[in-house]
Amino acid sequence: MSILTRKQREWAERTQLIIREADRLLAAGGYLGLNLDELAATIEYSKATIYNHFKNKEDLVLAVAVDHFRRRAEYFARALTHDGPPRERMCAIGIADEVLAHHICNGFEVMQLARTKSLWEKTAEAQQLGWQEASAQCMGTCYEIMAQARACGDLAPDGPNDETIVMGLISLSKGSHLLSEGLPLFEGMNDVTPESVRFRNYDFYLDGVGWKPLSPDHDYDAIRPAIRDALFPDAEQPV
Amino acid sequence: MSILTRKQREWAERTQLIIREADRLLAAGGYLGLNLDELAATIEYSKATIYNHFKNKEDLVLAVAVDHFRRRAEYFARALTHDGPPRERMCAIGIADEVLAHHICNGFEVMQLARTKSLWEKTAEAQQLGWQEASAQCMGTCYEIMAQARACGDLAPDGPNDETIVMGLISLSKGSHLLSEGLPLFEGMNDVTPESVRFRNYDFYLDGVGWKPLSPDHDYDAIRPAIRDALFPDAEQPV
DNA sequence: GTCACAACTTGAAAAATAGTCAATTCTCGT
DNA sequence: ACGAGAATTGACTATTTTTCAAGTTGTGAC
Repeated sequence: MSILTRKQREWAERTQLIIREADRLLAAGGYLGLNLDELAATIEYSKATIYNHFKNKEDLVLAVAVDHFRRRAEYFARALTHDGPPRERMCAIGIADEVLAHHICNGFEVMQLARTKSLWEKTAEAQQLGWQEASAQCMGTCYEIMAQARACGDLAPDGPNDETIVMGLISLSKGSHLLSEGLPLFEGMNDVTPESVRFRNYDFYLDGVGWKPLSPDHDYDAIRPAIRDALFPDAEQPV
Repeated sequence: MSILTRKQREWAERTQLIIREADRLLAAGGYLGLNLDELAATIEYSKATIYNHFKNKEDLVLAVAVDHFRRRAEYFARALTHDGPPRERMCAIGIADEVLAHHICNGFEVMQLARTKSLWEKTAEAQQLGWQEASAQCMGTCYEIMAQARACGDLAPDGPNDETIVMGLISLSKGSHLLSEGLPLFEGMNDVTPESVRFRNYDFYLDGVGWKPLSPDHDYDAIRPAIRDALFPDAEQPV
């Protein structure tokens, strides 16, 4: 017998069931499209049961976001296993990010929604801690890669500090994903995908930061497919 | 007598009144905090009157966002008047962005909300066109500056294309503003403001893109306050 | 001045959806 | 098989968005 009783396991499974279905509804119609009556109907439990698992609608949405975030932390951790110069590992983080975006339709929208003050305030503390933890884990992975880069001299010690670089990379990712998740922005960009633009922009940014090897000296575009196949062979298709 | 009749003017003024108050409520409590009963009470008109001006709640929110966006276009246009190398003008765009962010509390959150598919779908077409127009105007300003940079050789013709750079800059702005508008991310960053990190990151990115003069050769940090005072003397304090 | 007409405003009620709770059903140790 | 306690839910309330028909106001023709 496992540590958890059967009942506890069933409870946890149902929590996951609710989150999974809520995720689907959120992806389809955003916050406004998540209707608890509808959700209750699809999971074949009563609405009141949902309220046993979650404090309120906002709490449920945060739970969905935390679920995404945990998967993100897991994917980021895989990036650490890539062998090569640290900047390639940071590059792998970008790939993890991309794979997740394909996985989870409108995932960034949900993540953004979750960080909204008006939503956050209404959620349960346990949920908030889950978020903080996943967040710390993701950032920790990035910090570790940067520490390695500093150690081997690829990143100058007197250059920009770690916080600045993390903020820059998160901003680039978050901003551009939100841009391309919403209504299409650039109608005319048929030859390039949002993904390729994102990758190029990470390269420019890290070149600007002075993280060696610089992209003119190292063909990151050629390396990326290999990293993707090696670290994320289970990458699912977009929903 | 002007082109508009008195009634038309009154109507337009009230539209503005509604938008202004809705903006205040949105800034305070996000989408969830915008209550139409409350809004009707504060503007001292009935709720049904609001529905004469706007198709529905989503339409009103988009109107608020369009209002922000128009102001943004106006501020961006001012950046064009700055004299100096084109990159300084692009730098001025960043300052415009920053001034707006201080102006309008949670403005980026509202802008992001407006680009959400589930919201967009419910809005009136006229509103959508207003958004497109303001968007095109902002982007147009950026493209113009880049054209100037190409013309004088500060930006290599064989380098990254304009769309990539615009997307990079928008992402950096949007991503980092959303990051700092929500709950605080970096507790420990007492010595640096989100604003200074943003500026530094724009500099890194544009250095990476190879837009001359590069930041090590040109003290953009020293120039910024002067640009701000010259172009945005009316900059209001944060709400 | 007044009448007809159109445009505007609104109170009140419908519709939609979040949230609650007492009654019922289920589980499990004895 | 029984009863205590936990889990579940149907049916309810509360809140907020949305509609609509009746009433009001302003306008221009005569």
